[in-house]
Amino acid sequence: MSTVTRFAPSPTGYLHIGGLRTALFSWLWARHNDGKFLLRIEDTDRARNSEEALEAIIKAFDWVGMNYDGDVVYQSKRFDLYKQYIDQLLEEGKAYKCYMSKEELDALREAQMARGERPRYDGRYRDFDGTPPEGIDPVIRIKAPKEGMITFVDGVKGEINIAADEVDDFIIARSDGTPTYNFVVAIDDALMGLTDVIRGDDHLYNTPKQIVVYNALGFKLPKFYHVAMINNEQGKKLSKRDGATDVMEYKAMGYLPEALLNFLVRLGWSHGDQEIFSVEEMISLFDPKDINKSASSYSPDKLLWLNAHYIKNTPNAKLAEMLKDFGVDIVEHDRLEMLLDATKERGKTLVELSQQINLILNAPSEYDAKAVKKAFKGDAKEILVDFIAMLQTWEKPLHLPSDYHAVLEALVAEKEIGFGKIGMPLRVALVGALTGPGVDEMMAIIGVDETIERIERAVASIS
RNA sequence: GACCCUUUCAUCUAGUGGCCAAGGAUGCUACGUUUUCAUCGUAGUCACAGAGGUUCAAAUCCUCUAGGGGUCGCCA
Repeated sequence: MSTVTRFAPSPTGYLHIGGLRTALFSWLWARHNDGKFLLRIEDTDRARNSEEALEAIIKAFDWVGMNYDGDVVYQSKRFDLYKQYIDQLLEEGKAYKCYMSKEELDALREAQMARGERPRYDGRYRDFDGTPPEGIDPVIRIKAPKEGMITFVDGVKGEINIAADEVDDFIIARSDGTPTYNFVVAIDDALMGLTDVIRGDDHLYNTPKQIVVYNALGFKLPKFYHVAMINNEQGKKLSKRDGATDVMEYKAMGYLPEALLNFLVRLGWSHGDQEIFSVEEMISLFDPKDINKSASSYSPDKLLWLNAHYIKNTPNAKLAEMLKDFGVDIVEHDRLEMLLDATKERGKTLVELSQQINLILNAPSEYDAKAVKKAFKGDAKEILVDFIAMLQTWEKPLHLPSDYHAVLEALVAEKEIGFGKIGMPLRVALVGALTGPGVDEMMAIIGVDETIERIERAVASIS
């Protein structure tokens, strides 16, 4: 039987980073087994902006290169189907109508809490055959086993045992007739042919409830894998306060999708000591048995490191294309290769990379004060003037960094000075700061005319 | 409060009774390379939550304690 996994978000408007990880695990496992990865929208409560939410999810999937099989399933469009199963259970006596009011329910819960018990429905209408109270639309409850254990083997956590009396006769249909989450999830997972359900471990307690449904309907159980949560650096639940939780924010911050995937796949999963995984490797190596039991903390340092790694290893043409989104269009630049080779090791994100590029491409509008103090002193002005003269009278072609290097060498030889004497002021003249790529490279990128212009401007600024 | 899950360096993790005086990666600190910065290289830093057992031998098995997380809805 081929593997079928799914991602089943409720429509919240954007794809959460933790959601992406469980989706990734499911997707990898499906692809690993040449199976199917399905998408379902859990919108039973109301058809709240489901289309919009789906769009956001697909957008994020597209960005990271994930895809799903078949049609998207909307639970809100399957109410008739669920209704049939509710009727079936009612007929078979496996479910029943409960006429308890919300007020009564609240009172019951309160009393149980006061006694130090876990709040649950007491089953008072389970075997009710009297006259139902007037004026109350009943809910439908399923008959959960009253004794024994509900046991299942979780692929991540191992055997899970929950006493049956911890699971009450929960509601499968509201008083308005609409079905509830745990009921429809079990039905859909079964009907959609799920073999492996990989989800967050906040669903761990839902699993016994869903098993009750599976059993009542005679469905075969899939394998369950409950993946521990991603916490923030303080070990608390990840929230918007902790920075980006929306996957698409990572795109805006200049992260590469392969870096984000690589980061997420290593959060709660490992393959020996390996850190770098291409998507192909993830697919071939992923196995849910290697998923970690414990929660992990989100720490951005490693993501940054991975991003730097992937930027360094991305072809320049592709980088140039991506940089368009960051206000840098160098696709047509005739020194594209040189420019990116010089800068890609200096930017950990596309945002930083674009800044690096702008620094070279645009003449400095101001000079860093500290740099000026350090570089524009002594005979710096004179040396720069001499350098201009040399560039202007240089007879060999000036194209490659090595060509410019030859000029510099000639200068330091003639003047009997160290490289730093010309290097520092030249660097400040070119980009206004004391950091950045080699001056040879920068001059080759901007060309001799622009180089001379920038130096002249610097010379003029030195009093 | 009840129930469930969980606990190896600051962080992500390797580890399934002897190969572990615990390995890798990130971070951090040095040093080297570089005319600068970055990259890169080398080295250093740092952990088995605690207490009892079982065993010739425990990070690994058992018990308890403590910490963290989750769940207790006519939400999903």
